[in-house]
This record gives sequence, structure tokens and C-alpha cells, in this order.
Amino acid sequence: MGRKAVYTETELLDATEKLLITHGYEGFHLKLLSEHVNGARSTIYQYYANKEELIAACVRRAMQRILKKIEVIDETDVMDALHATLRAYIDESKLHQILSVISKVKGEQSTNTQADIAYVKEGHDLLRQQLFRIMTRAQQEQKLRQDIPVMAILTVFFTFVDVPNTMGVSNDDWTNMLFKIWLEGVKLG
Amino acid sequence: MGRKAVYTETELLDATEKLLITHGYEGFHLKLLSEHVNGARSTIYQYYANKEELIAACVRRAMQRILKKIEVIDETDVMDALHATLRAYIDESKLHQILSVISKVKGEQSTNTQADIAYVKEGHDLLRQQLFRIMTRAQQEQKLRQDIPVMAILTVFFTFVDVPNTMGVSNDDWTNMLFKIWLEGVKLG
Amino acid sequence: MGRKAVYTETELLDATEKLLITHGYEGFHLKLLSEHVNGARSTIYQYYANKEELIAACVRRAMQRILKKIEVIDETDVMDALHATLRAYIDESKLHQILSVISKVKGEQSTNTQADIAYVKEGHDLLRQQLFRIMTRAQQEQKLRQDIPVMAILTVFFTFVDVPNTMGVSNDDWTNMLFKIWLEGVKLG
Amino acid sequence: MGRKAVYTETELLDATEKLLITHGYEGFHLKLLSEHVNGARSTIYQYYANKEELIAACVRRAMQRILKKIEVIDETDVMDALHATLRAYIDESKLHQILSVISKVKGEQSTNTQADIAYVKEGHDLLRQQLFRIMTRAQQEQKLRQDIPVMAILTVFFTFVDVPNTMGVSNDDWTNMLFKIWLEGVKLG
DNA sequence: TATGAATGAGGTTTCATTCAT
DNA sequence: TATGAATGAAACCTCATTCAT
Repeated sequence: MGRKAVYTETELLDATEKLLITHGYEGFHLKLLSEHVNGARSTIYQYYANKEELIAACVRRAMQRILKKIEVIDETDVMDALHATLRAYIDESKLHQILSVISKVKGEQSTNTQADIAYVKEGHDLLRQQLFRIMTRAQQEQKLRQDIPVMAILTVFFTFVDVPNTMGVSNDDWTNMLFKIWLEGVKLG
Repeated sequence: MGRKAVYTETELLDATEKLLITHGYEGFHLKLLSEHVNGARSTIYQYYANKEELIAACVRRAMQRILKKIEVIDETDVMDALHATLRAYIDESKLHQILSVISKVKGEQSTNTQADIAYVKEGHDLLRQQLFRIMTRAQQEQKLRQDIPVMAILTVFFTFVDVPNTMGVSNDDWTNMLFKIWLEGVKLG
Repeated sequence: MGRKAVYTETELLDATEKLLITHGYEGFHLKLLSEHVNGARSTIYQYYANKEELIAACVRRAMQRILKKIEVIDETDVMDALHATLRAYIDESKLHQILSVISKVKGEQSTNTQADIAYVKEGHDLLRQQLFRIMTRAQQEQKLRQDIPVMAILTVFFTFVDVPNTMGVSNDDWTNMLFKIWLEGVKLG
Repeated sequence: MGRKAVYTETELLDATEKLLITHGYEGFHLKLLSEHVNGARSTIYQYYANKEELIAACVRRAMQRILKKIEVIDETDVMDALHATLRAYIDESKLHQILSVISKVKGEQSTNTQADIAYVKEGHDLLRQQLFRIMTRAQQEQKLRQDIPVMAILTVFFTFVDVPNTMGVSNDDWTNMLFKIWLEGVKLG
């Protein structure tokens, strides 16, 4: 019963995510969104009580997506696990941009929003801790150099994730190349 | 001598830069700026015709600053030059954030703005080309591995610049550590 | 017998009346109403063409209710009639609040609404005239002082109706107390 | 320095008060206000941060006005004091309408608003307590009947304040008439 | 020149009402 | 018939920019 929806919630979040990436938190407007989705601006309020709630839900979904991908990585072989992790992040190359939005979301009004913010924050910590754990194990297994603090290795790793694929190669090739550079450096011999 | 002007152009640009870093292009407002500077909001228009012009001037100045620092680097020794370059960038750790603002500046209105945008774009290319040149030379001199395209090495280098100093060490130490990782990688042995 | 309708017209008007009292004309919304009744907002339009029509019907019903109560009052004894009248009004303590809403209802659109507005206006006059008549009779019968115009006595009477029962006593006791004050005043002796 | 203001704060509050009386809290809009004052809607925000703050300030001012009038009343003679009090309230015949608005004002956002709300609430209590005190004294001095609780006398008094001047006489005459009715009642002899 | 004040454009949100299932 | 969904009008509020002192 009732009229057919002009778009699904998924479509709404997809469009939101795209616009958050291209315009950033402050440049994201509901008018903009409504122009990228067929339907009136006010219709958005059928799905989310306000802009903040929508953005928070969008960021949360992105976090859920990466968590799901990271979760299934086999940690038997430490180096394979790191490689797979890098690949997962590169597949979600815009992830950091989206997640960083969460720091601007104002959650005072809605408990929904607050819950989403908390979820994303926890996800952040989880991802960081898991990588820290794996890398520590890699150091112990003599797979990573020990004269550099894990924290530094980790931070560099997180930055590699954001290296733009200026070569325009496949994600597979790009992951392999970055992983190699991360491991071996760029110096000859 | 007359009464001190409410604020000098330099103070205005300094405040603008700080706020662009903390709030981003879309989060930067003249009201905000006037609250961080001693004088009224409308006085800003004595210096710049509009917001875009102010922002463009601010980004231009940042580009000038880094160009000046890069310009004086001695290129005799290729690897020293790269190290010094990394150090220069790390000293200007927020540089990328500022420069990236330029892509959002709308320059249709003012030729001043357009000139500034062009200047920044050219500076960008200049920096990139210079590094490209140095790295190519380094490859030729057998200082950098040849199985990885210079473009990839370069892109990674540019990303290193943005690795946040999570260890909280001095810029000197941080540069050394990053440079070492960039060169040698994180793998043991 | 078929499924029970989501709500009867009576339920709708009851809820409307309650909300008009608590929120006033301007604070009354159909969304609010639909939340206080079992059924969807749009279903309201099956009963009334628009918000104004609903409100007008609600006020009209309240007027009908008080008219019915006043109508049956035995006027044989003038003072008993006045006492009974006060009691009837006090039983409908929120009446004035509801009736006053009518002045805000916009009736241009619907003849139904216009008819309801007219009905309420006429009822108003009727009530006033009837009381005026009784009081004039009471004056003639030497039951009410003659040095005060009936109009003033009447207006004061109408105000007594709205004295909030701050003592929290029964309607019976409250009526008696107010009637006594109205008649005898508050001065000692 | 700076442009000449289109209206003073007093004019703004006067217009606000008038509109609050005629349209009520929920029917009061800034667009409406801007139409009753020369100047654009957005100009209002130069004076008050938001609608609630404006309304709260308006109600506060009304409370201040009545407090000032009540304050100066000479309490030497208890009955004279009560008469003067009634007169003061009748001069501010719309007072209750304005003050009642305060219960709808949402003050969560602004401490200014909260302070104004508190001020009005306290003023309310003050007025009530002062009258209670005077009336209690009047009872003790055998000026008011003792078979009726002061609370009831007080409540009736507060209602008298709102009796509309349907006779169209001067405030002086109206006060005298109401005071007489309040004291002596409407019964003959 | 510096600035307080004014303002219109544009963004957010709510709500009566309509649509289509 | 009942309703979920859509929507435009209208309210609130912010901000870049202009005005006039």
C-alpha cells in the first residue's frame, strides 16, 4: 500500500557517499543530493530526520563495509594478511575521505547519530589495533625490521592506502607495487 | 606615525591559512575569520574584493613559500637533494591541505583570482617536474631501483610528505625515519 | 461485520479537541493528531477535506454540547438557573479555549467550514442573549443589584467560568464557592 | 560609524509584543514581524540570535514593566493597595496573554533565553506571593471575609484582571466597577 | 579608512496536502 | 478505503556582500 518509492535507501546513501567524496562535509547540501537522485529535497526527510543523521548513516555504512572486508582476511600468514589488508583498503580508495567526515558530524540532537558516530570511532580503533597486532607479530616473526617502531610502520602503511593510483593500473597491480615499495623501499639493491 | 591598521595583510593571510587548515575550504567563512583577527568583517573587503580572491591569495602565498624553500636546495648530490626536499615538505606539513583548496576556488569573477589559481597550478607542475627530474637522475645514477616507474616512486614520495607525525618526534628525526623507510622499506634484511 | 475502521469520526474529534486545548490553534498539526489516534495522517482526509474543516467541526461539536446542556436548564427560579449555568460551564471548563479557536479558522475555502463558523458565532450570541435575559429578569426580581449594568454583571460571570480550579476541589464545591463569591463578593460583612 | 539603524530595539520589541498578542506564540513568525517593521527579515538577527531569544526578551520586558508598576504601590492601606493593583493590571490588560507565551518558549539553545525565562517565572511567583501577603493581611484586618480561602480570593482576583472591558468605559471607571463587584458581589442587598 | 548595520540568496526543516498503490 | 510516500510552500537561520556614516 502507498505510493512506490522514488529511490531506495541504498541509492540515497550511494549518492550521499559520492557527493561527500567530491564536495566534502561542508560542501554537501541536501539540495545537491536531491539533484543527484530523482525526487524532491523534502523527500529525503522520509528516510532521515536531518542532514547529520543521513551523513552519519552513510559513514557508518562505509565503516561496516571495510570492517566486513577486513574481518574475513586470513591471518595465518602474517605477510599475506598485510598484503590482503592493503588490497582491501585500495579497493576502498576513498574510504579515508568518507571516514574523516565523521569528525565534523554534530550529533547532539539525535541518539541515532550519536550511535553511528560511536560505531565509526570504535571501528577506527578496531582497524588500527588489529593492524598493530599483526605488525607486532610480523616483527616477532622477523618479517619486519625491528629498528623502526611498529607505530611508525603502521602510520606509513595507513598513508600508503591513500596513494592515488596515478599510473592508472589495476588495483591488483597497484597493490602489488605499493606493497613492494612499502616492504623493500625504493633504493637500488 | 599614524594609528596601527586593524590588521596587516600578512595577519589576514596567516589567519586565513590557519582556518583553511582547520576548517577546510567549505568550512571557512569570513565571519569566522573576522573573529580570529582584530577588526570588523567588512574591513576585509578593503584588502580583497571577495572571499575567493582572499583564499586564492592565501594559497598562492603558501605556494610561493614552498617554492622558495625548494629552489635553494643544492642538487649536487641527488640523494641529499631528495632528503632536503622531504625535510622542506615536512616543515610545511599542512601544505597539501592548503594547496588542495585551490581546486575548489571559483575564479570566474576576478582576473586576480584566475592569475593566482594559474600560479598555483604552475607551481604544482614545477615541483612535480623538478622532483621527477631529480629522481630520474637518481635512477640513472643507480641510486634508485629501476624496476619501479619513476612516476610511482614520485607519487609515493609525495604521499610520505603527508604521513602524520604520530610519534611526536622532531622534524629532523621524523624526516630521517621517513626517508629511511622510503628508501629501504620496512622488511627485515 | 467488517473490520473496525481505523478510527471513528468521534475519536478523531475527541483527539482534535484535546490537542486544541493543549497546543492551541497554531500549535495543532495533523501530524500531531495522527500520532494520537490509531491510523495514518492521510486517512484524516477521508473524513475532512482539510485541516480548517476538521477544526471547525470540532469547535461546532463543542458548541453543540454546551448548547444542549444549557437548553435543558430549568429557568423557573432565576438564581437556580444561574447556578446551574455556572455549573454547566465549569463542567466544560476548557470550553472557552476551544471556542476561542474559531476566530482563527480560515473559512474562505469551504462552505462547510463557513457554516460551522456561523453556527458557533450564533451559538455564542444565543448563550449570551439567554444569560442576558435571565439576568435582566433577576434584576427585575430584585435578586441582583441594579446599580451595575447587566452587561458588566454578565461579562464578569463569563470570566468566572474560566477561573482555574487552583484549590483542586470537586466541580460541585468549586461551583458553589465561585457562585457565592460572584453573588456576595469577598468583603467581610 | 556604520549605517543608521532602520529601527530601534524598542520598536522591534513593541512590534513583537503586538503580534504575540494578536497571533499567539505559534502564530508569530519573523516574516510577519518584518512586515510590521521596516527592514528585512534577516536584519532581526542583528538584534537577537533567534526567534526564541527575541520572544523571551519581549516577555521579559513585559514582566519588568508590570513589576515596576506593582513595586511602587503604597501598601499602607491594604484595600487601597489592592485597588491600585487591579488598576495596574487593567492598564496592562494584555499582560496575561504575553506572559503566558513564556511557557512555550524553548530555551535549550541559549543561556540568554534561559535567563529570561527564569526571570519571568520568578516575577510570576513574586507577584503572586505579594498579593497573597496583602490579602492575608486584609483578612487579618477584617477587610476580607474569612470563610473563603485566600487562595480562592486570589485566583478570582487574577481572573478579574482579564475581564474584557465590554462596556467601553475608561480604565478608571472599569477598575472601580470591577473592584466593587469583586468586593461586594452582584447580589442585591 | 574602518565599520556597524542591512540585506538577499541559499541552505535546513516542517507541514498540509496530494498521489498512487 | 486506508495508507505510505512525494512534494511545494513556507518558516528558520547563515553568510557574503553592500551601504552609508
